[in-house]
Formats: sequence, C-alpha cells, structure tokens
Amino acid sequence: MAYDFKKVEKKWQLKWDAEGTFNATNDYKKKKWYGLIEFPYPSGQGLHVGHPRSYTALDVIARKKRLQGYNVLYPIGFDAFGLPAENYAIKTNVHPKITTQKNIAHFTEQLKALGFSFDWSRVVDTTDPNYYKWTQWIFIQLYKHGLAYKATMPINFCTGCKVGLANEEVVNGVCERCGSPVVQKEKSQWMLKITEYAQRLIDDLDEVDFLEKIKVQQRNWIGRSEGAEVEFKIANTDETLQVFTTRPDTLFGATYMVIAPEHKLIEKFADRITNLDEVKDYQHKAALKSDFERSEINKEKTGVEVKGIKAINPLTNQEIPIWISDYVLSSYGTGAIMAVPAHDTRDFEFATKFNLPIIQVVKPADNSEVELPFTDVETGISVNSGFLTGLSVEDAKRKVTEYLEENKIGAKKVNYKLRDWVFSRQRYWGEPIPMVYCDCCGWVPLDEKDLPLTLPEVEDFLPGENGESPLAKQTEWINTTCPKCGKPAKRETDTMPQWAGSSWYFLRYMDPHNATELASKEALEYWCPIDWYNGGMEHTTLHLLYSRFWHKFLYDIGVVPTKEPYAKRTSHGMILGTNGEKMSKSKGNVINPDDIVNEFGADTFRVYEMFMGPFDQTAAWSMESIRGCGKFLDRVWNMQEFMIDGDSYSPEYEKMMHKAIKKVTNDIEEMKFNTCISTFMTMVNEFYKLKRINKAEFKTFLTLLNPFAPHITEELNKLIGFESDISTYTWPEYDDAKTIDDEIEIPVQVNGKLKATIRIVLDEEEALVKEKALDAISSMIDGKSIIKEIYVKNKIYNVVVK
RNA sequence: GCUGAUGUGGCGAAAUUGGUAUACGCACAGCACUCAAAAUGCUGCGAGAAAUCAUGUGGGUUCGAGUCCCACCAUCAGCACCA
Repeated sequence: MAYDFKKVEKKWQLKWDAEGTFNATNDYKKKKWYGLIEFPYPSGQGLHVGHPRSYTALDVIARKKRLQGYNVLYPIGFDAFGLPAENYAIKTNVHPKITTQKNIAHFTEQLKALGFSFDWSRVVDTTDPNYYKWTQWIFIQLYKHGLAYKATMPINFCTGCKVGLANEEVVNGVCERCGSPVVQKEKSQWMLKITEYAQRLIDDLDEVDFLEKIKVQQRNWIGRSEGAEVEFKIANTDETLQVFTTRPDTLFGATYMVIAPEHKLIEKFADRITNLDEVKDYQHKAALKSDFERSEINKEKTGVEVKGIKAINPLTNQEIPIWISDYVLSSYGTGAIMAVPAHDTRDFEFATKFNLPIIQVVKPADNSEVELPFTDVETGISVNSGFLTGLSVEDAKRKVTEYLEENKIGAKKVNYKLRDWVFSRQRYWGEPIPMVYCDCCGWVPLDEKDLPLTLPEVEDFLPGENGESPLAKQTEWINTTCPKCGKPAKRETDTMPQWAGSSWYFLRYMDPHNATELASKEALEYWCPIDWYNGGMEHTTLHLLYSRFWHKFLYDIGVVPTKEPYAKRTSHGMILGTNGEKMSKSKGNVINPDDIVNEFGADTFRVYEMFMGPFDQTAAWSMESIRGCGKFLDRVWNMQEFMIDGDSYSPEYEKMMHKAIKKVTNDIEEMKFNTCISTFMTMVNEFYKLKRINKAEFKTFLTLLNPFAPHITEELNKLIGFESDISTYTWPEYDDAKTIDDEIEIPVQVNGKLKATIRIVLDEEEALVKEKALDAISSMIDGKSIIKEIYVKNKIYNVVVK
C-alpha cells in the first residue's frame, strides 16, 4: 500500500486546525517554553524555501518541548507594513490593504500546508489598528521620556522610493529595497535616541545566550571606543576646535587638523577665511557625494586648506593649519580630527599628498627603525613628546589624559559608532506617527485614549512633490486640534519605518487580543523572556538591535519584567539555488515551495531541509537529494508490513533504541538536525536487516521522528493500532547504562599507525588488553624493541618501537 | 584593505571535540523481482597490484592531528577612511 501523502497530510492539518492542538494554554502554573521565528513580510511572491528552514527547525524543537511537558508558545504573524505593497499600489492603484490581506491569506495557506505547529489563534498583523495602536503607544512613551525628538539633519534620501532611509538601510550607496542611488538631503525627521542605550546594549550581551558571532557583530556595530576629547584653541580668537581621538598619546605629533566639510567652523569664521570661495566650492562637491562615495577605498584623498585661521597644538603651542576634507565624517565624533600623520594611515596619506609635516612621536620598544606610519600600540614607546617621552602607549594615554583634565583642555571620552535611529518615513503604508504640531505648544502627542490613530483611506499613493508622505495631501485628516490647548493644529504626515512593528511583536503574541494593554502583566511575567529566537544573520544589526533597545526602554518604564527580550538567539544559513547562487527571479533559479509540497509532500520537504547540511551554514538546493528523503519516508511507511507485537524493546534493538533516543534528544537541542535524520536512516536500515520491528520499537521511533515528519508519523501510529495521537505522548526516555556496549573493538597502533583491531570487553584489565594487542601485532614488531606503550582505556592501544 | 566563516570521495556531508577518517544520503555499478521498464529489496563503491598514500598547501607540537599552533592559498559573506 503506497503512502498517499496528499490525503494524509491534509487530514492531519485539518484536524490540528479544528482542534487547536498546538495552541498555547493560559495555564501559568505549567513550565513554559517560548520559541520564536522572525515573522515574515507577506510579499506577493509568496513563501520562499528559505522561510521553512527556520520554521521547521523551531517547529521540531517546539514539538519536542511539548512532548517533554512544556506549555509551548510557538506563534506566527505578519510584518505587513512595507514598501512593496505601497510601490505596487503606486503602479496599479490597488490599495495596500487589499494586497496585504491577499498575501497574508496566501502565506497562511502555504504555512499550513507545511504542517507547522504554530498557534494560529494568536496571529499578529502589524497593520491591524488594534496592533499598531500599541506601536503608537510605545512611541508616545518614548517621546514622553525624551527618547524621540525632531531633528533637521542631512539624511539619506532614496531617489527611487522618495523616502529617507536610516544609515543601516543603505547598502553600498544604494537603497536596500529598490536599488536606486541614495543622495544627501536636509529633512526634519523624528529620531529615536538608541545611542542613549549603547552601553547597556553592549553590557547586557554578557547575560544572554546568543551565538558568539552575533554578539561580535552587535558589539562592532555599536563600536565603542575609548579615547579623549581635546580642545585646540583657534589662534587669535576665544574659540576652540574640539576633536575626539583614540590616541591622545600622540598629541605631540599632531601637525595639522582636519574638519568635515559640513563643520560649522567655516560659517563662524567666514569673514576671516581668505580662500572662502575655494572652501565653499569644496563643501559643495562633498555634499553631492553620499557617505559611501566619500568613504570608498583607494580613493585619492582630497582637501583644501582653510586659510586665515590656525589652530594651536595645546602641548607644543605651535600653530598648525586647519584643512577641510571629506575623509572626516561629520556624523562621527566631533566632526573634526587632529591629524597625526606619523601614526595614522589616513593622515599619513593625506600629509604625503599635501606636503604636511610628519613628526614621529612613537617608536618601537626595541628602538629599531620603522617605516611610517607606525601604528602598533602594543610595542610603542613615546619619543619627542616632552613629559610623555619614554612611556608606553598605554601609560602615555593615561598621563596625557590626566594632564588634559587638570588643565581643562580635554577629558577622557567614550565614543560610539552607533547613531540615532531615523524614525520617519515619507510613506503612506506605515503606522501614522501620533503627533500633532501646534503653533502655541509645539509638538504634542495624542491623548492615549485617542489611539489608535488610524491611517486615512486615500486614493493617491504617490509621494508628495518633495518626497513628502502621500498623507500630506489629506488636508481633512491633517487639520485637527491641539490635544493640549484645543487650538487648530496639524498632524505629522510621516509614518513609522517597518522596523517599528517588528520591535515588539513578540510581546503581543503573549496576549494578542488584549484591548486595554499591549499585554497583561501576568502574561508578560509568565512568557518573558523568549526562550529561543532564531533568525537570519542579516537582522543582527537592525531588527535585533532595535528590538533590544525598545525592550530595554519598556523595562525601564515598568512594562516588561526582563531587561532582555531574548534569552537565546541562533541563526540559520541561507538556501541557495541548485547552481549555488542566491535565488532570484532574474537568475531563474527560484524553487517554489508549493511545487515541492505538491510533488513530494510536506514531510519530505521538512526532512530534506533538516537533512541538507549543517543548519547554520548556507546550502544549495538539490532535487536529487530531496528524492532520497522521500525514499526514506517510504521505507518508514513500509515498515508496518513487518511489524510484530511487543511491548518492550527486543534484545537485538535495545542498545540501538537507547542510543538513538539519546542522540536525537541531544542533537535537537544543538540544532544538529542533519545527524538526527541520519540516525533515523541508520535505524530504518537496521530494522530492514532483520525485516522486523515490534510495536514498542515502532512507537518510540515514530515519536522521535514526529517533530520532523508530523503527518506520516501520526498516520502510522494510528495504523499500527494506537488510539491516541503522538501529540499527546511523552518524549521517550533513555537509560544511559543501556547506551554503552559491553564488548568493543579498539585499534592497535604501531608508532601511531593503525595495524590491527582487537575486541575487548568494556573496562577490561590492562594486562589482558596488552596481551591481545601485542599478540595482534607480533609479526610487525618482531626483532624491534618496544620503547613505550600507551593505553587509553577503551579507546586505543599504541606501541612505540624502534 | 579589515573582520568573520568555510575548505574532507564524483556530489551533499559525518567524525563521541586529540584516539579505527569518509557514518548517513545522492549519483554510479552489479544482482534479485519483471516479458520489459519503473518501483522495490539486497550487494559493492576514496586512490593504489601492493607496501602504502589520502581531510586546501607548507611547516610544527604529540605515542597519535580533519581536530591544537605558525605561515600561506582559495572560496563565500559582512563592513567601509570610525580618528
């Protein structure tokens, strides 16, 4: 009887759906486990075969945890605001709401066809006003606590989408989403002060179980560096120019200064600058370039000396020139640097090009001659540096910083690369920002009882003239009254970025239908933190950092009970096309999950994705390999033909059963799913050897396999005569003593090379092992003298001869 | 350029973390079943006649290295003058 996966899979999916088999309960006394996958953006292209890799992995873990007695929350939702729906609306005039609903329906169907044990009663949709009411509420709290502010600043402006982008969203100088060039543009933006949390976002990484590479990437992104701020007097004025440096010990070697093209010093001293036209011209050119272009490698350094003003090196009291150059960024530090060409590669290049003086102030400890620039901080010793001469880099840093502080010309300073989060988007399809501008009161948040502020219906989705939100055309909606003074006022027309809704969605899952709070205290207390969050590496510095920031803020204002949202974070590798390249429509190598499910069934699909390679590494799709997984499940199905009765493991299989339970139990926790599957395959091969499996063995086998292939295992479980479903079973236990073989084969080596193997009983006396070993290799060591013998108990016997 | 990861049969990959390298799967070959094919079930499958040689290359540590150390090469990913 052939296995009809279409019929069987549908049958179980309908049953699970109707009975809510996998829904989490509100029994807050039970031990809990909360597993989370990144909720998908419901794109028009439907599910990608990459999605199920992560979803299956956590589904396996979730199903296992349920069998181990946990109250499991494994939720799903949709991150449904976003540009594709809006761009589609601009093109076709179909409202994004309609597109989104259609796509969500399609995704839901696809996800259900794969048999994931999601709790479908808790689906969250970020575009639902009942959801974004709380996204807006959180924004208002951020505002009230001084963490949201308006700033006019140069922003990245996408020439294609006509929206402002966060730095993080600009990839290689082009828009991450549409690929159009990004230019700099002045705009008034809502900003979130994530920088205020920089240190805590670093420190608390020590308290969570994230993959090390994720922690490293977040730390590097936040980019803490210690140094000093130093003030340089501008000669013949009362003004100073402030710089940040990580090498205050090289201050004696600072021979000129460089300021960013946007630096306000230029305007301030416009009347004193003798080559203002030249400077202005340079500023103009720099403004046309994006941060990316300005920081391209191998680029010739450019710059102009700002003539008419000089700075004074506070240690040497020498006048030094000030230059303007785009290799100094206004967005980092103070937008100005002291240049120490002898000990900084960029400064060296610049000084060489423009013939600026280079003074060596650090030498190697061994006094050897070195080529400049010399940047080694480990072995360096200060020279030509007055009171610092002779000190190591580290000591010199400390001493000079003390000096700066005593003389009030500088101070110790910590700087971060992390920048505040640009939170405004000039788009329609996002959460309206619940703020009102009043001529008397300034920016005023909406009264919380008036939330949600719903998106008005519009018919025209084109952005405004100057890249404004389409909402800017909705005069009726814009004009309102000030919540504070009641006078006429105007609404903010920008909307929130897609990252907003995904920064807290995991909290809503805990209590998704709550109308009065974002989630109840009890639910938050019970479910926080998320026990295991799996997602892509590409979200490490954006979503993962943003959501940690929001969670910390919610912790500070007493909404959530934990400092960190996620106790554990892992990541999955990408799935590539059969040609080993990233799947894309243009390359024509896209694999459609629907086709796979139709041809092979959901179980085969799931098993294959878990078998294809190490979970955290990229893997190329293979149509041959998936067929092999289908064959494996067919062999499992056909085992019913030789099943016999029995309510305990038979002696021939007992060891194998205990070993397998142990291996699968441990490997699932370590996400070594591929070796779980090979364990199952080995077991099936063994059962086929004797053409025999008893009912007890079958039951254990099916329970172990169930998290990977839930449909076929449930069906088989019924067919071989069990009344209740596997989903009600208890995860199999193993007896460690029964996983150990009592007779083993060990290698015998001569000079470290394998020459023979011998059989010994476990923990056999060494003398007996020696006898057997020497006997086995006697012909090979004849006439040679034994220098050494090494016996590693139950592992190996090695004889060294000469 | 910097950072990180990876490199094992024809292919995807295992290897109890320093102890019999190549488990498991794919592909391939042979046999059985069949009029035949498919499906299925068995069997074989790193190279070499053998001694031996094989985990990107070259060194090293060790009784013993895929695993540890040093240098290098290749591929992939991320980052971009961060002072």
